[in-house]
Amino acid sequence: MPTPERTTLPAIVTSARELLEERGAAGVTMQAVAERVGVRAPSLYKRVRDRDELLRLVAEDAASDLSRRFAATDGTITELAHAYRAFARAHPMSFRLVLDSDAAAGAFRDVADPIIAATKSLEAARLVTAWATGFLTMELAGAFRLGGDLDEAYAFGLATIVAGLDRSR
Amino acid sequence: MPTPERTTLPAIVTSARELLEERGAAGVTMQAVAERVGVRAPSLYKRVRDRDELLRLVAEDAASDLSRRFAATDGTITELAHAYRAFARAHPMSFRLVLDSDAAAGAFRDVADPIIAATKSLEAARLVTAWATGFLTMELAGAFRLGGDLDEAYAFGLATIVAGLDRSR
DNA sequence: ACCTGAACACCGTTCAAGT
DNA sequence: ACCTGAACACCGTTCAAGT
Repeated sequence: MPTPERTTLPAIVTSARELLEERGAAGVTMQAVAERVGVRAPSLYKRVRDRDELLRLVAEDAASDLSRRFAATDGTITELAHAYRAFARAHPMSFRLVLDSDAAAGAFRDVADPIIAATKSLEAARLVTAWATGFLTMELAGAFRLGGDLDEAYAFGLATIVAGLDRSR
Repeated sequence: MPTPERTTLPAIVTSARELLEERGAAGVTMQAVAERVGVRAPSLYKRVRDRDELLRLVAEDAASDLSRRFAATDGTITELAHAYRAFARAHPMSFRLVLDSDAAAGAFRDVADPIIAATKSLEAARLVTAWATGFLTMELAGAFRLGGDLDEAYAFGLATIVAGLDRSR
C-alpha cells in the first residue's frame, strides 16, 4: 500500500544548504537534515545515495545561484568580479564547498562561460578567475591580517590585471 | 610509578600529516594516528587537546615546510611562484588544509614575508598571492577542464600581473 | 512505495584503573 | 606520569517490518 511522500529532493537540498551556512559542513548531518525536513534519517536514502551525493547536490545548487548572479550583471569583468565577491560574502560556506574538489565535479561549468565571454580569451578568464577565487578564499579565511582596505585591495587587483591584459595585446 | 613515554608530539604530528596526504583529511582519525604511532587513541590526548588542535599543528608543520621552500629560492617573484606551485603539487592535501580557515590561524604569517619583500608592496603581494592561491586551488580541484597547458597558463598569469604592476608605477 | 525503529560499524572523547 | 580498556554520545548506513 503506497505511502504519501513526506518530503522531496529539493526540500532536502534546501535544508542541507541552510544547515551548511548555519553550522558549516560538519553540521550537515543526515539526522539534522532529516529533522529539518520532518522525516527520519533513513528515509533520506530514498532520494539520495549517501551524504557525499547530498553535498554534491548542495554544491550544484550554490553554483547555479552564482551563475544566476552573473546573468544579472551587464557582463563586464568589473561587474562579474563584484557579483562573485557578493556571492562569496553572502554564502561563505557554499563558496568554500563549491571549491572543494569532490563537490565541484561540474559545478564550475556554467560559471566559467560569462567570464570567458567578458575577457574574450580562455587564458585571461583563468587569470581573473584564479585571482578572484584566491582573494575571496583568503578573505573568508581571514588570511589578510596585515590591515588595509579589502575593498580597495580587490579593486586594485582587478585594475592591475586588466592593465596587464591590455598591455600584452 | 612513572611510565616511559611511548611516543612524542612531533611523531604524532608527522604521522597525522602522512595520513592526511595518503587518505585525505577524513582519514586523519585519532585511531589511525594512534595506531601509526604505536599507542592507543586515548593516549594522544596527553599531547594534544583534541583532533582540531592536531590538525592545526599539521597545518603549521606544512606552512613551515612552505616557508623553507621560499627561503631556498633567490627571492624573485618568479621563483617564489614556482616554489609555491611545487609545494602545492607535492603536498596537495597539506596545501588545502593550510587554506582552511580554522587551521590557517597563523600559518600564513611567515609565508607572506618573502612575497612582500619581492613585490615591495603589500597590495602587490596580495595580488600575486591571491592569484597563485586561486590558480593552485583550482588546478588541484581539477577545475581547469577546458584544456590548455597549465604550465603555460601559470607563466602567462604571472607575466601579465607583473606587466600590470610595472605599468601602474 | 515510502517510512520507521533497531541494529551495526565507526568515530571523538572521558575516565577510572593499571603500571 | 603515562597508558589502557571500557564506556558514552554521536554519526552514516542498512534492513526487516510496518502502513
